[in-house]
Amino acid sequence: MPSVVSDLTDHTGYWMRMVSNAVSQNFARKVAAEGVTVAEWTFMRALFDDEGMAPTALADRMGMTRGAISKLADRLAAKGLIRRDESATDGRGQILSLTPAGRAEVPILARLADANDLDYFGVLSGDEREALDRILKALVDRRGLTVTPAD
Amino acid sequence: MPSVVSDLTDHTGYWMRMVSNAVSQNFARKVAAEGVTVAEWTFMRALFDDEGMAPTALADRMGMTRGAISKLADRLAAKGLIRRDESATDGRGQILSLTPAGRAEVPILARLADANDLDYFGVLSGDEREALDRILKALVDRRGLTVTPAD
DNA sequence: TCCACAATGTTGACTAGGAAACTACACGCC
DNA sequence: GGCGTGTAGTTTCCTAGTCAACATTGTGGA
Repeated sequence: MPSVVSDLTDHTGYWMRMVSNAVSQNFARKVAAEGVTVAEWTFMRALFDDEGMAPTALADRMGMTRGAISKLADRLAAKGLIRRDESATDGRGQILSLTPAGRAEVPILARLADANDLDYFGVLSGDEREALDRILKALVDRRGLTVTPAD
Repeated sequence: MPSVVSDLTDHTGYWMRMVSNAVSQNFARKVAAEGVTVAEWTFMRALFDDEGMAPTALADRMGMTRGAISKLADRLAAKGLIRRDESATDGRGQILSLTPAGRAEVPILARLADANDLDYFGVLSGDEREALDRILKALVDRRGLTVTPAD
């Protein structure tokens, strides 16, 4: 009679988490050398494209609570990487934007992200890599995932 | 002139983290209904196969520090799910094992893990799923990854 | 034999994030 | 216009980790 408890390694999620954690930790180590966390990088990268974003919108995009974004913004502002301005149209709202220093940091971090991806997935053949991308995007699409991963 | 900053979505790691986080959060929600965290589940699952493991070995396998394992063991022992016995051969060492209650909980949680995997990856075709498994295992193999993901 | 060094598990200080209460402002509706 | 309800961001308390210092125990050479 077979065990009633399935083997962990039967699960796709097990292998995916193993790889994903390794990639993520590797990247965290790299950006830490620039004095930045992965969440901070994701925050800055979002502002790089969408200057003037509101904290709540960022919270939705990053899949974090508004409280977490509030504290993250504190840290980034303390480092001089972002600005928090009051909204001209809403007395409650804020306008988040990168400082020149913050904007200058983004390309540096982006290069680290490029290198990390190459580093990790470079052991795959072109075909394997294409198939992996295609399947992951299909999953995101079919499940309607939208949150930019921040860890 | 193109932007010097690559698009996040050019990275395989971006899509993988997005999917992996969604799977993991979904599972965390399910096991929370059983009053257990994912780290606790991973801990118990390891003991289910390797009764009598030492905390340091578990820390290595789960990719956590010994301090984290020490506290995790405190919580599991307080819930009556594991036992901590002194090693007979080493005055410093411990022998971790599941209590009957803990052992009984494992199959229940294993079924949740099965359901979660099916739930998430069920949107893929058989071919897609096979290809994904094959590529992830190739990555783990070629990169020599060994840590059982615990979050 | 004994002593320097390594390894075991624990602890305290710290960090990042979640949940929920809170303050301040906006807005629709009477 | 004023009030009830909703929304934006902040704050407090809590949880679960890391890191590094620590006490204790084991071990291999001189």
